[in-house]
Amino acid sequence: MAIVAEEDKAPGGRRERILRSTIEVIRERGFAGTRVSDIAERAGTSQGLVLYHFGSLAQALSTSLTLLEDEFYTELDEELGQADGPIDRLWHMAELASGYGPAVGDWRLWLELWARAMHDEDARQARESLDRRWRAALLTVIVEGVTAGDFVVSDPARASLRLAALMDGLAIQLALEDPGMTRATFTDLWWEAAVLELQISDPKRDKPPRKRAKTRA
Amino acid sequence: MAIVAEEDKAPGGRRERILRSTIEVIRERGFAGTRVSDIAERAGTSQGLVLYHFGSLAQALSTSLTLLEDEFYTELDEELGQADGPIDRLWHMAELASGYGPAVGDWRLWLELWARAMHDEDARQARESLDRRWRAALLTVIVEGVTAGDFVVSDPARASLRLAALMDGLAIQLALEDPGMTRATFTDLWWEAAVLELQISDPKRDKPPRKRAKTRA
DNA sequence: CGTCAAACTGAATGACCATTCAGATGCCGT
DNA sequence: ACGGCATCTGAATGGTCATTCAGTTTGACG
Repeated sequence: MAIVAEEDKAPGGRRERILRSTIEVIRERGFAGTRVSDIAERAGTSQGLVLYHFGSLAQALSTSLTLLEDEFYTELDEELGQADGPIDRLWHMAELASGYGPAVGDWRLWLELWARAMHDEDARQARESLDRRWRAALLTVIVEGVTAGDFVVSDPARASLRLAALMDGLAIQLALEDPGMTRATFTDLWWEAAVLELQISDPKRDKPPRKRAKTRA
Repeated sequence: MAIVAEEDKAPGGRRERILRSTIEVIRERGFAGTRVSDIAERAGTSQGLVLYHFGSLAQALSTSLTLLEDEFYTELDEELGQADGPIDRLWHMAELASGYGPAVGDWRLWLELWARAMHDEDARQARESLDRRWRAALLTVIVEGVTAGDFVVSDPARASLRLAALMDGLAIQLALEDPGMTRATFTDLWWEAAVLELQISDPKRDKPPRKRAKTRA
């Protein structure tokens, strides 16, 4: 049988493949609904192997969170590296959050993580670290903008906290497919708030054009 | 034995007592961690009775959501009835959301509900209905304020959507006990945003004094 | 080739839990 | 007091998993 060809697609060997599958299953079925057999099936291996590599389901889950963090950080750095100037960078963050890339705007996973963080220590740490990083990035952009004269804010820390929170709140609607909330509305509402909060004024750069929209599987 | 005295505390009979216990257990252990035995123990009954009344664990969980909705609505109506004038009412909503009453600001439960809403139809409906109601209340207050001349907004619907989302976002930090987020910071940050968004100006009523702070069990 | 360890498999094993059930117990109308 | 119904109990029952394990395959290296 030629089922083997399947795994060539993902580099990094079986172990990493299992972790990726784990994340996918969590995204679809939630932490609570994730079985060892789901992971194994998705990864095209046996249940035994999952346990062989990670010792327990709990370990597999929490190890997959680490991979998630890596991807998040990578995506964030890469994407922000491309944008130039605070306004453009800020806009880029809005796009990322709206689901542009595979990791940052993966809000269904985020909701799962928040809920799990209340009862699981590893999840708690993962989400706190992720969140801190994201807010730090936002704060950095804001401070840059203030320095460059693009933004006017009295308290950048408060502003970034609020803008980050607004994203999370809007994201809930996005993740839960609330009628009336789309990626477009998301960026739209958020950007308007950002303009207000940061007193962005330059009209021609007020709202950068949307880049190519790549949808995720 | 005089264990019976215990249940006099809660009116409404065993059935309702079980529902209340269910909510408590969900709040503490999450949907995923809630066992029939937990509910029975908490309610001071047998597992059999829980199933006798609700047929299945799933039914017990989703029936308890209905009770939750009732309490939410009641609390909302009662509290908003007390406040007079849009600004006061708005402030009252902030207080409610910060955890003032037992139901509305019960964010740990909210996080659970959001996560469950992605995989369970009853939860989906409950949270949508709850959310709609809350946002409608907010919109009403805003429109009242605009009419009364207390607020100035171009698009009340957008404003209420954004202010509601901001609450949710801030609430996540509150529920997850993020360092630096307290009830006080919550209301503070939110009110500042509201002032900005609604152009609240009357300085002497800019920020009503905090009412008695009642903590929940 | 042959050896050895790591990677891997699939069939037990056993724990945990929702659900079922056979039978108490209380209660209400008569 | 008594039949009958709703309420209630605690001990089975059975299904669904995570985990274990005895053994097979693979691949690196002599």
